[in-house]
Amino acid sequence: MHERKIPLNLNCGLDLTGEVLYGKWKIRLLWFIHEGYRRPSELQRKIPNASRRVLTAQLGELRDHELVGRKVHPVVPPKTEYFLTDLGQSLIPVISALGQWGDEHEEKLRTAILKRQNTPKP
Amino acid sequence: MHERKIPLNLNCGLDLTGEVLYGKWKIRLLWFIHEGYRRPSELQRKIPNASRRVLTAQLGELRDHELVGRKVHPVVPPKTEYFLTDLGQSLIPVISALGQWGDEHEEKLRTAILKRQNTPKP
DNA sequence: TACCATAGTGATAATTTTATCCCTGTTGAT
DNA sequence: ATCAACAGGGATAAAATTATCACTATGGTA
Repeated sequence: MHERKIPLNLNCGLDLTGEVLYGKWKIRLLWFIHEGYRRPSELQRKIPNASRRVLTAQLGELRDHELVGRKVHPVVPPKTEYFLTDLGQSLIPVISALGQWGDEHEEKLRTAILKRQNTPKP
Repeated sequence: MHERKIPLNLNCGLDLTGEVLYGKWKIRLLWFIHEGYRRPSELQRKIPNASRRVLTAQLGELRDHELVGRKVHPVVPPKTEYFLTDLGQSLIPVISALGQWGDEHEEKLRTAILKRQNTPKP
């Protein structure tokens, strides 16, 4: 994280939610943790397109924002487990609603997204 | 928009939702349009921290993704109005839930976000 | 007459985010 | 004896996003 030069916008609740969820993999991480994938290596396997480096970083932000907690087991080889805090748990129904909306409109959304992909600046 | 070099992840509904909402001002734009602020200049005044350039661009993406529509009135000076499509309208309850969650946990979230701000890498 | 509002876009710079690569240290399997 | 798996972090490169500035055109206002 560099020193931020552009201040955040934290005016309303929507801004706050946006801030803690803004990150390429964060919602997915929360969801998979909720589904029971707790160890970093498990999460990495669930999200193979993300580099391990970034997953660690985003888990760190989620932790700083108190949406997840971390338990380190002092064993060898290392074993770490992440879990949802109460705050994180309270977000699950909202994330579920996001996913449900996406599922309901999957075809239309996929079409629109891909059409835009193939038409950058004609 | 540059040519995208890293492919998008569009596996599940959550990914699709994430894709169309990912953008610094998009959720706010949808919400303000829903509240009745339809003209770009009105939206700009509601979101003064965003440059006009980016608002136009993100409105364009929302339009490509069929969440909003645009009506241009052929008058001088120009007059343009944006409105939610049925698809966009169907997203409002979900955005509302996001905002409500943020409102409910405002203090805790604000504290955590600001604490992290002031502790980049000690 | 000089200026502002209006909607939008091109070109380019700044900023932020993400990706890639390397390194730590120990255990068990090949 | 070599290597994979495990969790994490530093340093740096690449990519993507956002910001800044200039410009189009017309009519109303000070």
